[in-house]
Amino acid sequence: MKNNFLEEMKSRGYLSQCTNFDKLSEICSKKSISGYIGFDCTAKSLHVGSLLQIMILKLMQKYGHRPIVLMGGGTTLIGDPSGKDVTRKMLSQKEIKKNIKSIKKVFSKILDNSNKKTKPLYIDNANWLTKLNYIKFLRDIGSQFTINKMLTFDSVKLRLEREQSLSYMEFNYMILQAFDFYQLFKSKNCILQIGGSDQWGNIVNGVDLIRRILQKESYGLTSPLITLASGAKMGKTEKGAIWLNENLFSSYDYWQFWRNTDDRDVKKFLNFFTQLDTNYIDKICDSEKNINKLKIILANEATKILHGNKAAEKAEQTARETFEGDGFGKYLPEIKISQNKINHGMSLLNFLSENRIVSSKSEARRIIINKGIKINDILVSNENKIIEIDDFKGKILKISYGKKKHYLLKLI
RNA sequence: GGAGGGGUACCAAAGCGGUCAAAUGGGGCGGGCUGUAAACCCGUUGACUUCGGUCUUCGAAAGUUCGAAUCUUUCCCCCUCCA
Repeated sequence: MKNNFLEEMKSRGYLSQCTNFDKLSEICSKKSISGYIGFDCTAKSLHVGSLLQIMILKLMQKYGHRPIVLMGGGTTLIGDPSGKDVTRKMLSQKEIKKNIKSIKKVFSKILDNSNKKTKPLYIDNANWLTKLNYIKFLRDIGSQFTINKMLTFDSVKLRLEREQSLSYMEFNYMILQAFDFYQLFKSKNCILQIGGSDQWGNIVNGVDLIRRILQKESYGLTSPLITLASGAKMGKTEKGAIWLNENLFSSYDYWQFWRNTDDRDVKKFLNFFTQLDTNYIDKICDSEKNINKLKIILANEATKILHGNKAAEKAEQTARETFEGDGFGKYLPEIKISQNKINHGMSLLNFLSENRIVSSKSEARRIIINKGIKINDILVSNENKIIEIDDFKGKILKISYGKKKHYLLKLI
């Protein structure tokens, strides 16, 4: 029974809980199933925190199953209270629609869309949630839930225990999610819901609902919450979130993100975020003494999956040139600047803040005083430095902010 | 509905008439050490500045005062207890 979807889930460490592992495993090895993961549409892009979920969908495809990407266009209107202290601001339907469009791009890059059998299905739960009839819903679905039980769920319990308010709207979230599963089960024969471990309660609710109404068995499984060695939350480092959409976070930065992984997390991440064979990962982690080589493998493999081979290669090459040589990587982020502007004398302070390398002129000033800015690898000591034509080498000038952020100014 | 407690910067939390752009801790950022890691150490953390200062900020608005995060009034929000 090796070589099935659930076995690899397990060996990669993707598996936390399952409602009925043995049974599901049996089904998976016999036939192709459909399974879904719901995604929140609060932002224009998903960030690495959701990447594990996407990897799981990809893994389903590898074993001939069909992933369903459920866009929470409807549930995002409500907001999931799980793991949140405070009610989020409400988004308009229009914003959510825009977010969905943008988020989809990432899926189409990571998932395989060519194989007809495993081609992902994209479904927006706004399709049914926004059309619900309140009274009918209460009678058909609401009657299946008891408040007594709902109050015992962590998402609700924690809020109440911490004496934070939970609106009636949010309280309904779990019922809606259960209803989603029911809908997909009925209409798409989707027998599996996957989610992060914080979704366990919501998932079980769906399984229960399906059993109650349809007397059919469905399955749920969760992936573990990723814990970083540093204790921080995955996906929120340095300058905010590590977005998956390229327009928000470049492939070079993405590569750098993985390259800068904590030593202690490297092996875990190789299993989580690359498609390398688990045995191979074990082998190289044992034999490779230079952990930085492993980080490069991680960065390459992870970047490949999202941005493709070329982008990964470019990023690696750029990193080499930037960090190991004394030149500069020719694919570093470019900022074009007109010759005219330089001729008039462009102050470094203005340049840094205008291009949002730093958030204000004061910050730019501070960072120069703190020895954080270099031009062509030479430390800038004068905070009122004017960038001149002589600073360019040919038509290029490299500006470095700290040790890791570099930009190329290109004269046009 | 009644009684009490509270809302301070990214977060937590002090301040309770001037010396407050606001202690302290965490986080962030920069530097040092290193391996583009961790740990540790140092600096920094409202904006603008001709570096003299100037402007905006302590839930919101109005007021008292030479002077308000600090006092008064009204409003909004949160929490606890009672009903």
